[in-house]
Amino acid sequence: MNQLVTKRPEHETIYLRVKEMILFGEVVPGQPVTIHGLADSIGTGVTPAREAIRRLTAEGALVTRENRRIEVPAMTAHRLEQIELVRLTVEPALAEAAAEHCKELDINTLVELDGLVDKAITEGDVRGYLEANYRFHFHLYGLANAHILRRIAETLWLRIGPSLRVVCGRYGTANLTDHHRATTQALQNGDAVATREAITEDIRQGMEFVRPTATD
Amino acid sequence: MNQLVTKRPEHETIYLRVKEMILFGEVVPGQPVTIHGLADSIGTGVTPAREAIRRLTAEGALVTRENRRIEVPAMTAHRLEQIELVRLTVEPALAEAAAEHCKELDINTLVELDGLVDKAITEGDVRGYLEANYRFHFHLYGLANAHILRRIAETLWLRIGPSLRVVCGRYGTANLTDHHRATTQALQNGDAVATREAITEDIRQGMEFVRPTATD
DNA sequence: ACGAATAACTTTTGATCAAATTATCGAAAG
DNA sequence: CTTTCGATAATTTGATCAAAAGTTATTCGT
Repeated sequence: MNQLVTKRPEHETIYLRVKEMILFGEVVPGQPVTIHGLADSIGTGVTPAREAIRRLTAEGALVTRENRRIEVPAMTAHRLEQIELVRLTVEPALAEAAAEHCKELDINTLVELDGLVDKAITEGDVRGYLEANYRFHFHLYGLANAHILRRIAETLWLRIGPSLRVVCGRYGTANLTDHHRATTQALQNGDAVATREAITEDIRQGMEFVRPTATD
Repeated sequence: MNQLVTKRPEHETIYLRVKEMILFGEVVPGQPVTIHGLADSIGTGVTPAREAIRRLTAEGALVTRENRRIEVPAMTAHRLEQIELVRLTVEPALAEAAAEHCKELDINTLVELDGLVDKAITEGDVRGYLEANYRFHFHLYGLANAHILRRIAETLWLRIGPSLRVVCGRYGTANLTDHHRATTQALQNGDAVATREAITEDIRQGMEFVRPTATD
């Protein structure tokens, strides 16, 4: 009767929900995450909540302290440096591969998503900005048909999500800029190398933006 | 009474055990992994087994098919290409950073581990080779003090572990070569760049060795 | 007032069970 | 001989509970 309601298992639903919370700024670095708290807030048992948490810790989105307590990790300059190194390898490669398979329809979608990004920026809508920005990048990366690289990129985004939230809250969305226009323009021209370079610059700028939140 | 036996939770023990099985060639690509089978073979309940499996799937060491069945993923040329790209970014960086912090004692340990590698090769001991080779690399990487890069490198090794086993079984250990001597030599000289290059060549050669197992 | 010891509370952990989902096997029909 | 259908078996999934581990508050003696 209710096939429409739950097609995926509960632990996957919880995983996706927490992933959104982390990516879109609903959690803050250092925030504790309890198994019961999660289960209660979603209204489910603790078993699927535990599975979701294990997945997220394996991805580096959460960390377990030596007390077995789980929390959202804080950002440090050292961690940021490592993340930037891998992002600058993985995401430009994804962008370049995406350009090879990019269809007219995809470009339209990306332009539309970029519009949502700009709209959120002018409206000062932090959550809207984070979500639209994520969707822009990962719609592009999805075109690359490179599952492993995409997965790695996602774990890196999960690591910087909470910090992005902090910096947006601190300085607002007004100072946010990106290279999305250059990206879609390059795609339109069928220029894979230019696409790669636009994304490279976008990452550089984004990481620079996050840097002030790094402690240490 | 038995505080010495179990200091870590059961699900972590299972995770480490399966990780070893994957890294050291006790499983084969395409092999199914059941929750009950794991729990029974370790002699524990299914709950911690599930948590361990979720962690490993999150790391890409296992995959869940659409049937919810879990298995060891097979290697393809396309996957190998992605893995090589990231390995060539992450592991040389780890090696270079490691060289900066490397002490005399560490070099001795690495030379010793390299001896185990050579011994396993001459004896045709596949399992011994895989373990010693892993320990050589990750003792080096551990010196880098770059937790995120190390974690990423581990997930990549988990992805190629089963294929390495296949290729070793197919061609034996006789054709195995490495650049460990060049690595320890560079460390002895305090030459970080040479260390990076030695590891880079080691990775290149290793990936070339695995290539024949890729399907597609 | 201060610090250690105890108690009360919270959280994690692992086992177990019932329900749901999926695979497997054999028989019957074409 | 192949396909389809149905029953049986195997597996995953989610809830629940008791025990272990950890945290916080309180008591007690000095």
